[in-house]
Amino acid sequence: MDSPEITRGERGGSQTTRAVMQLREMLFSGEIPPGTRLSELALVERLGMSRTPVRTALTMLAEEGLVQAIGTGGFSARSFSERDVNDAIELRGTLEGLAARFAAERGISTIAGQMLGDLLARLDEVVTAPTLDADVMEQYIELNARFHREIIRLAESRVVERQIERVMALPFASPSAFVMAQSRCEDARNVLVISQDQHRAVVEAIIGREGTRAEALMREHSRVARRNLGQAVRSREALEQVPGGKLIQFDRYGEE
Amino acid sequence: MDSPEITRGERGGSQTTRAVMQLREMLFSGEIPPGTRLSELALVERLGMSRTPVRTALTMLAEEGLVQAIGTGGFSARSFSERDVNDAIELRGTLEGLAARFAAERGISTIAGQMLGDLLARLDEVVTAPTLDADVMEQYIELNARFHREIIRLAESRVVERQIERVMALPFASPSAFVMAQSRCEDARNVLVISQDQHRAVVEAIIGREGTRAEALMREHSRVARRNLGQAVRSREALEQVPGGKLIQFDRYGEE
DNA sequence: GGGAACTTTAATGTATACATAAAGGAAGGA
DNA sequence: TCCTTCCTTTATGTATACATTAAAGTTCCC
Repeated sequence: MDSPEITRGERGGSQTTRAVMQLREMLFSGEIPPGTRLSELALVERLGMSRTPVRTALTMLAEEGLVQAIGTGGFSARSFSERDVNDAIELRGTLEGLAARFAAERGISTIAGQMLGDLLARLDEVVTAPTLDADVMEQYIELNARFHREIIRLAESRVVERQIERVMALPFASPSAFVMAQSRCEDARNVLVISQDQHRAVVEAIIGREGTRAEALMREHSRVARRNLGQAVRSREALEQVPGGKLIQFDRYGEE
Repeated sequence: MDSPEITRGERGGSQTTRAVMQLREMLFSGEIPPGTRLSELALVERLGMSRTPVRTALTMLAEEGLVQAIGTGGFSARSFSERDVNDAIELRGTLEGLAARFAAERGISTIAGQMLGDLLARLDEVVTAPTLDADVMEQYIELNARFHREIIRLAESRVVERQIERVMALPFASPSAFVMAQSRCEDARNVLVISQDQHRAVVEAIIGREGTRAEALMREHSRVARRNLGQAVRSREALEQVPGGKLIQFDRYGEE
């Protein structure tokens, strides 16, 4: 139990790995539209491999929630409603909030505190950049993702970590999923400033061992991701900027 | 998206279904001890089927978190520490808390409220039974599980529902996992009384649309499951009463 | 004696063939 | 014309064979 969590699909350059990655990409890009049935034989042709790794990949993607097993056999590509997106983000925030509370309750080392401080400083540089061009936003996304990963790691809970990974298999649930879409809004800078303030406050709460505060802040932080979500989901142009945007069918709002 | 979630292993009487169920049982019973490597060929002999469904089953059980893929190939049976158990229960409480909040915020129908009321009445009967014998406890477990399922359903969130299912794939994380073990403690009746009081309060909060209250209560409710967890985990006799008890290695406490 | 390199064996990944089940179409009857 | 039943086709589940890789064992050199 000492090596990082490894999934089957992550081992080397195997056919199964290829299948998982390519199918993911096809789902995310809309090449496989939400709701469509996935025919093994068609995928075999498309991916240029035998049925076995394709089947394994489909089984794994089903567990990721990107495809769904059909009762009579086979799989179909899942679609997600605006509510699903909202709930997934709320769910991630809830789990990351739990992680932040654990980190605060369990305490972190001085070194970890310094590492977080460094991260915050780098995020500060990005957030205060003169213009928020694509390069700056990419840097923000990278650092933001790293910040989130570190918080989760500092919770020192395999169970929680694993659970968060599962939520994040849905790309629109990731911490930076809407950053690019938001960067087009006129309050883009404000959103980054607020987010960064929350980052800073979370770290302060963790170091200060204020579990409840850390959790509440981390949860609220995930909600920043949802600013302008409504208009982002309904704008085709903005939706192009959202990872996994093609999985979302906004006319399925509220439908269960 | 109108049928209940179906996993590959749940389709009919297939070999894969058999393999998943039998492997689960072997893991839960300790027939496959935690940490041991799972050899495909040995399992093929043991389960009396070809490698294909065995491999599929292992892939699925890996996603359930019961087995772990090894980087160089194959799988091993996972072991869980006392911290894992604690964290899994806390995690379930957190997610059920979120579900309860959703239910409260989104509102439930009059019929659903009555259904919950009926459930509470039946739970009352069980909790006030003259003696807490095995039959009574089984009834409690059944009704308790049903109560939890209904709360989750009333959240009307596929994403959250799915996530909770994933947590509950670890049997010791289920709402009634420690009920039988607790029934041997001298405060068994008190635990049931407190739990039922919380059930009632959660329903009240949901109907009253008090999201924060519902969430907090539901989270605290999961903690009742942890009463006497320490001694339950360390007592071999009590651990026999815990679903998935064999997965737990209490001498791995805190080890990451 | 210990470590490195090589060889052999065993296990896992993949491809393919066979078996089974589901879906679709056609024909017949009401 | 519509519904039911039957047959055919197609897709998926499973078994088996082949290919590749990892692990174990042996030999040689320092």
